[in-house]
Amino acid sequence: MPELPEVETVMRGMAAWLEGARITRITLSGVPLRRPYPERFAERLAGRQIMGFRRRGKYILMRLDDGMSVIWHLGMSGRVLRLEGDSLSPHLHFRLESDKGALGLIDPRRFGLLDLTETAREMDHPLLAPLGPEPLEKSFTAPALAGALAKRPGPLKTVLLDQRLIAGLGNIYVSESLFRARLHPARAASSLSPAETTRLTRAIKATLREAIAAGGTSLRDLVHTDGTLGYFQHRFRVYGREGRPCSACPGPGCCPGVQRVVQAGRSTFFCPRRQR
DNA sequence: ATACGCCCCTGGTGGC
DNA sequence: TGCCACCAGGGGCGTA
Repeated sequence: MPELPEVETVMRGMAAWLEGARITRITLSGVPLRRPYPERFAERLAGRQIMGFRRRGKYILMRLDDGMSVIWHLGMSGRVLRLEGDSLSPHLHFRLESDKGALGLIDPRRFGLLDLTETAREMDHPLLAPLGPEPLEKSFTAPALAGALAKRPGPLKTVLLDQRLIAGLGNIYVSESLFRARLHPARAASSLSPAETTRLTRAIKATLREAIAAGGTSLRDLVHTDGTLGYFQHRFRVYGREGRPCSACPGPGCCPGVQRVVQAGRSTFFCPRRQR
């Protein structure tokens, strides 16, 4: 599920619902996620009030009233859902009950994580400190991106997945952004002209904004805390569309269709005619 | 410092 | 129907 637009969507859903809520009880499944929970995690959260939410890259930060923040990462298959009654999923690993209702983290593959950190030093946390700029902030400009890409001889696709360069892009949105920027995924990141870097910067921002407006992407999973679906998957131009005509082509026979290649072990989708 | 393979884990899908 | 290989939106770690 979770690249930047999905995490943003989940975070907004949690914020609209749980800001100001008082945590009454925490229940853990006992099975660890990617890393063990912090010491006495459940006890430290019980009784706390939830003050606010923010997002950094693919992380959600939930600020509490005692100077601590809970760090959420959804991994590959993590979902955050409003729980009704005693709903038991075999993959419900974290259950938060509050005076505004109950919420659960469901994560079959357990690549997600939860951690606790001091709010004042959130950004110094070892998981957050290395993150690159937020692509939707004004400070994320073409010159800034050019500076980051200049040092990287690797292929664009792989380099853009590095969270230290830009925080929040994943496999879907890199393919979609490169299509939009008309850049070939195998191009050396350091080879872009200033005009191409400008195209790429705009493409990344536009792609992410559109996806957030669509409520993110729902492939196999629900995205929203209320159980509704994002619909950006219907707007994919290349992702998962191998062999189908490229959406920018005027008609049949214009291009050989969307191709799939594997880079650094992960699928990349692109149109070989449009992207150079 | 960087780049790559491998690992973590479960579930869905399609071929035989 | 069963079995199996392969694939999946994440990242970390060890090794060159």
